[in-house]
Order: sequence, then C-alpha cells, then structure tokens
Amino acid sequence: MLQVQEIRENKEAYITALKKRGIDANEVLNAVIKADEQRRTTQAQLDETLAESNTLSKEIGNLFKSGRAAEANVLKEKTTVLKEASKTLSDDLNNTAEELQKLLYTIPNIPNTLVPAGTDENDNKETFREGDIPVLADGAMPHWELAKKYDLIDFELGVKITGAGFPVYKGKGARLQRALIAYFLDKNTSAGYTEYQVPHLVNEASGFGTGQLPDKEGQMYHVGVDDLYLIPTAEVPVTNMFRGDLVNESDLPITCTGYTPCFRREAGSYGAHVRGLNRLHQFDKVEIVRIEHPDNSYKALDGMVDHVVEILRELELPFRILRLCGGDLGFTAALTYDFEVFSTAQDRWLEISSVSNFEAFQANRLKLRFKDSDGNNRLAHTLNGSSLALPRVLAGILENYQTPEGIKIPKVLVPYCGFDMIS
RNA sequence: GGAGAGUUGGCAGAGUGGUCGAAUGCGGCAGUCUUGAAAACUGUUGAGGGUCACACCUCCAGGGGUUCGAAUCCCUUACUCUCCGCCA
Repeated sequence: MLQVQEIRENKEAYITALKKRGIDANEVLNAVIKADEQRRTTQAQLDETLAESNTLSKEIGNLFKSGRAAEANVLKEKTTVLKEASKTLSDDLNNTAEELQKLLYTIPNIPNTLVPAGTDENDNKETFREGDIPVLADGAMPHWELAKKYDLIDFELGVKITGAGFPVYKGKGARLQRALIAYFLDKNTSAGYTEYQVPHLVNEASGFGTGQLPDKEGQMYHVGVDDLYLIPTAEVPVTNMFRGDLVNESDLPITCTGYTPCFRREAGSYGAHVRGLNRLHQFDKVEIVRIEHPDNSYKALDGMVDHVVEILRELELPFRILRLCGGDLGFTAALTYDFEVFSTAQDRWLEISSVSNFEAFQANRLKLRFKDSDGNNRLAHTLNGSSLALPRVLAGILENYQTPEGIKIPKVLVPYCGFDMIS
C-alpha cells in the first residue's frame, strides 16, 4: 500500500511511473488526494468538537466537586448537542477513511526507474545469461516422460488421492527433492540467512499484510471452518512474523530463509505448458526474505540476485535473468528479477525464481518499522526471492542431465542424494 | 468439546470512574566517570493524526453501550493462557 503523504508529494512522478504498468492513475490518485483532504477536514472539525466537549466535562466535574450541581446541570445540556455533532462527524470520518483505504488498496506499487515499460512477458528485459545449453542425444524426453521411465514421480497417483496438480514423488525422485531442499537451505544459511520452519496455514491478517488479500483470495486455498488460508509461498508467514514490529536500526537487515510447500489454486489454462511439473497446485520452495534499511534495499536486491546466480552456477544449469516489465510486474513489487532455466527437451525457458524489492509497500501494510538514529520511526523495506522453486529445477535437471544411460546428478547434489546417477 | 483466567507503551508489568497517555523495571538515547569499554550514577524516552512550529485530537485487543466524564462499569467478537477430555 502506498503512503498518502508520498502520493500527495509525488503525484506527477507516480502517474508517469504507473504508466509503465499500463495504468492511467491520474483519476485514482486525484480521488485519493481528495478523499485525504476530506478526511483531514472532517478530522479537524471533529477534533474541535471533542476539545470543547472535553473542556466542558472538566468544568462539570469541578462544579460537582464544589457542590454547584445546578450550574453543572446547565453545562450538561450543552454537551448533549456536542455529542450529537461529534457522532455525525465521527461517522463521516469513518466513511471517508474507509473510502480512502479502498482506493489505496487498488493502487499497485510504483515501479522502479529500471523497470522497462511493457504489457506482458515479451517485454521483459534479459539482463544476464549463462551456461551452455546441452545438445541431447536422439530420443531425449521431456521430464514427465523421464519421471515415468525411471519411476520418479507418479502424477496419476496424485490425481487419485487428491486431484490434478498434486504429484507424488517416489524413490529417487523423492530423495532428489529432499536433497535439493537441504542443499538450498545450506546455501542460504551459509550466506547468513536464519533458517525458520513456519506454519503452512495463515490467518486473514497475514494475507492482508503481504498483499494476497483482499484482491487475490481466489489464488489461495481457504479453509472455511477455521478461516485460514494455505500459504501460496513462504513469503506470507515469514514476512508476517514481523508484522507490526518496531525494531532498532541496528537490527537491520533481518534475513530469513525457510522451506515450505506452496499451495496455489491458479484456476487457469490446461495444456502442454502446464504438463508435468510445469504448473502445480502444490509444490515445494525454499524462500529467502530480507527486511532492510531503505538506503540499502537495492544493494540487497543485487546481493540476492548474485546469491541465486551462485546456486544455479553450482547446479550447472543454463539460465537467464529477466528484469520484469511494468505489465508483468507483481502488484506489490517495485522491481523484480525472474530467473529462468532452459528446459532443453521442452525447448523453452522455465521460471525457477523471482527476486523482488517491495520497498515500503508491504511494510506500510504490515506496519513494519524501525527507529532510525534521529529517533524517527520509518517503514522498513522488504524483499524476497525464491532460492529456489523445486519442481522446475527438478524438471531442468532431469531434462538437461539426461543421457542414454540415465540421468546424471549434478556434482553438488551427490553428497545430498547418496547416488550420482538415476538409471 | 467442557470449565476458568487473561489481553495495557519496544519488552515485562502496575493501575477498578475525573488529578491516567498511564507507576515501576528492562531496553533505547544523551551525559558524568574511564586511555577506551564495562559497571555505576544522572537525565531522557509510547504511537498515530494535525500544525511552519505550537495548540489540539485519538489510541490501554476489535466493535457497541452506560456516564457530563471510561484503561477502569456493562454487552459482544477475536485471540492467548491454565485445568479437564480427546489425540500425534
């Protein structure tokens, strides 16, 4: 959520920046400013009425104490009028504040200057590419066929016990998953991130805090009887651990990592692009989250990008980095880098990580602040990134490492797997 | 599922109708002392709105009520804890 004061001060710049998202924000920003002015006017009137009322109350109290009940009763009548007035004003204020809040919820974050204009993924800007795309032998298969051939993943069994999009990992497939999780967590903790295990269900307040609610509840599974949501990413519980906190400047940065399953309803298309592991309702992910000083957040973002690069380099997977364009940028993000691994057998790029700086957008909703050296309370910046999303990494490994003899295991994973070949 | 007790400032924890935005402790900040640090001592320190700055207003879990006046009394919702039951 944007801050009203910032909108007031930077309206024109915000309109220009939001054009990159394909949004003409002129009208809504004007509406915000107008509602805010209305709010402040009403607030001032209410304050005045209450001040008068408070003064009278004190006088009445004093009169009663000194036994002048008759005079007190005269004043009492005055307060009745003031009470009615303040009731009306307070209702007005609530309505205006609610209206303002609703408007603010509809406005996405302001894209960073680096964000290219554009409408969809075709306008994303590739900023980096590394790794050789392997030349596969004849008869190379996509991962879902490999998974079947080597009995690593059973999609049909998942359908039987739950439904489409809930695969069952089996044998060396399950072991490889576990190895990846352990390897990712080790990489993250040795880079200084503190490991957490967090709940996989969150309450409504948490959904609001990170921006999944109120607009995107359809993307989350909702447990109605208890009014809880299955997490779509560890970002939600991890970031919300700090909701409402006021920390010391010296506590920053706060860095966390955690493994969780992720649940996404993603009612959408079915077909070739969502086959196998490409798109699932439940998948595993290791996440990194940083709470940063605003002066340091972009440096931290670069650091997170470098960190993910290192992991992909160690896995020896061909990858590229995209800077998301305005149209593809998430609602809460100011700048996002997507990582994609090349799936040789499918001949396409698969997104395996997304690293974003949300600046103060989430922190404003979360009321996540720090006390700076001048004693002022300021909103912190939040960032997060996947390191990494498991299914597509698995797909990338299966497809890129396949040989006629079997699937080789990336060197760095062998100690975690206990085997170096799936055959 | 049954019974009871709670929810107060960054944290812990007093406060049962006006003098309470709130004792005290911890933490934070500043200073004294010290070569420096620690300890000790002194001072200072809740948040939001509003203002050029004051004034002023709001906030003691959320919502409603009683009262001239509510952290304090009443109703209600949520959450937490303890005991019992069930259970990994």
